[in-house]
Amino acid sequence: MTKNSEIESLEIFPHQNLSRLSSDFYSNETETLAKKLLGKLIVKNVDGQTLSGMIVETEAYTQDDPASHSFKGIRNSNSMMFQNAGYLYVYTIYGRYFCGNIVSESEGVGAAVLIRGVEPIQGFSLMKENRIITSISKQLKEKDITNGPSKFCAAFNIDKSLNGTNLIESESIYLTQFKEFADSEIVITTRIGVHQGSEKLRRYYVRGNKFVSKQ
DNA sequence: GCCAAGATCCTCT
DNA sequence: GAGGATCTTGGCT
Repeated sequence: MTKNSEIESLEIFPHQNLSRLSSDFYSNETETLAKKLLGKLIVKNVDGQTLSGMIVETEAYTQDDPASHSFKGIRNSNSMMFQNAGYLYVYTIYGRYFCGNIVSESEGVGAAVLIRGVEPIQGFSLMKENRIITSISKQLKEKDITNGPSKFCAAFNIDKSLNGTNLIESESIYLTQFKEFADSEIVITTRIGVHQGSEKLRRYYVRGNKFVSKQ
């Protein structure tokens, strides 16, 4: 069995039986939430098809952090970060890509967790199709489908129209329990692509997982 | 209205 | 591993 067919065989994964994450889970302190999100399943229903993937890489952004969009206060573009925990915050980066975040903390506090890497579980072919449509490159390796924040958004067809989606109530996109990782399986390190606050250890990823953007 | 920066991705070497 | 592409957004005048 090839690696590709292993992934295709997961297309029938019964995600419906997994318990959905509640507001209690999202109201964890931001860095704790970033760590706890590893191993959770993100599910997206689109046109009768289901996409799902296990979160394997995250970064925490809080209001006291100069690298965070919320550092300079509330703006039109970042207002979603100041919502209650459990909302989806989507923003445009470098004019052409999107990044998806899960809002944390209470209303009025600008904090969120960026999803940087996801391991495809269900709907791999559709993810690949979505990536090819939005990418310049037409030859993508398996790991290149979701091993980066904007790659994940493209694969799951997440754009700014989903900014402000309530992940606790929405039927089209939500998170469920899936897998637990021991502390020894989780790597905590510095974030990628940030300049101010770059020394902070606020990036979390699953050791050895190939869908992590940078080991 | 203009300008510079940016939580990225992709190609080339 | 390094550098270019590309365009939205916010800050400033």
